Amino acid sequence: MLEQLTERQRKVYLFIRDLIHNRGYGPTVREIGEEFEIASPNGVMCHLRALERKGLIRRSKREARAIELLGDTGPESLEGLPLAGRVAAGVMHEAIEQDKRIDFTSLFQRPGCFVLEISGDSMIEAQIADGDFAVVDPNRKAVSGDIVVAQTDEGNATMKYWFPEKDHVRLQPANSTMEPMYVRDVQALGVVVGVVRRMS
Amino acid sequence: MLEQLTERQRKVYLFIRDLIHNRGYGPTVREIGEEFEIASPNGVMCHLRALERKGLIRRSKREARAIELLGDTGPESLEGLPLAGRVAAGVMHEAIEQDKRIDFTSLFQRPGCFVLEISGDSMIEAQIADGDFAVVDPNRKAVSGDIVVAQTDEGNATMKYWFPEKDHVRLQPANSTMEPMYVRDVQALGVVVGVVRRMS
DNA sequence: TATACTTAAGAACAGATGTGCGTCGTCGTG
DNA sequence: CACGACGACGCACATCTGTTCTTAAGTATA
Repeated sequence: MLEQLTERQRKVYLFIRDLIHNRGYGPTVREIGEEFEIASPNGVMCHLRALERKGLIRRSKREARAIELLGDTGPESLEGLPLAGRVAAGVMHEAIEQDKRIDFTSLFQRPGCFVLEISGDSMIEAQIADGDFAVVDPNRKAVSGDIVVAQTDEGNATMKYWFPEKDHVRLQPANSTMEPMYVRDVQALGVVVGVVRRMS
Repeated sequence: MLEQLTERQRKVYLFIRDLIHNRGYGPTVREIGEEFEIASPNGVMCHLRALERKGLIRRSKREARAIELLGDTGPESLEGLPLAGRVAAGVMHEAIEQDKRIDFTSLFQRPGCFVLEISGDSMIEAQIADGDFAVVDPNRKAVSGDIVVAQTDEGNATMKYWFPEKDHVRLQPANSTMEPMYVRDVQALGVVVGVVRRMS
């Protein structure tokens, strides 16, 4: 991504990036000029425009230090947990391979996602138990068979299987002792994309 | 560290923190005022002074958005997903409270922990399904009833309930169609402390 | 009850800041 | 040579922004 930049633009970008990471907030136009001995603010503007045009940064108009880094996953750190392998079928690896890692947070970190704590056993047969945390993606259209968080017009929210039928929606619990709900005015607040359980 | 803050100060701090981490740059004094409906910039200054005095932030004088977060170990600590509330029992909160967050990675980040991918349905009645990820803590002594990853002397690893009995251990699957194993030479590689499932 | 702290309004000001206009020089390309 | 890019200067302007001062209500503390 940085290849299409000129050398000067690259250095400016790296300067901004380092400042944001190390100092916590970005530079002003004139601060950049000071660093690179560019006397005119407009000289810097030229670079910022180029960086924005090439998709490396985003800026808010007329706002101080409002430089947002795009496509920047932050300082590389070994986050997550080591992924050891598969169990119950094969042989354990003697040593845990440290190079394969899994980061649960980034696994679910999509814009808008949020977490709900599950209450009750209505989804028990879908392996979602009381006390589990469900990751919900509100930016996703529910399709038939999805597990969704649905909200009826009374304001009650509930987690069920989502089955649109004719002029209503069947909200089916994953619990054979419970009956499905048939509702007309209902919306899916989001689709359940993950489940996290903490034991101990 | 946040205990010595008033409720108002805490919320202001969290607002700043979230903005820096999600948007990439911090707010101006008046932006904070807008968020909390504080009409006067000085009302906000008051909070910023308090936060600086209590050591949560550092500011550069007379510089826009020059708020530096202190005692913040970087993006990893502020990652996580907003925790919205409980579902299936009550009413959804209209707005998701941004200040309550849950970070799955740090939730399980204990020294030595590792992750295994589950294969098979032997623990299905414990709501652990094929393809799930199990977080295993090897530094924890298994007690009767724990779900453990057990390794027999042949080198096979398997996930089962752990029931020590007399001169052997009963390894009980959570699947009524399967039979328990009775083994003598077995050790628990670790106790399952978490389960993570990714759907979609 | 008196004191201190927190929270906030309103007004005013100096300086910081982003932005636009015009101009200029250099370099590589056709 | 002309042309377009990149890089930069200088200037000017409108806001944005931090800051300070004064006042004041509410709350907790001693």
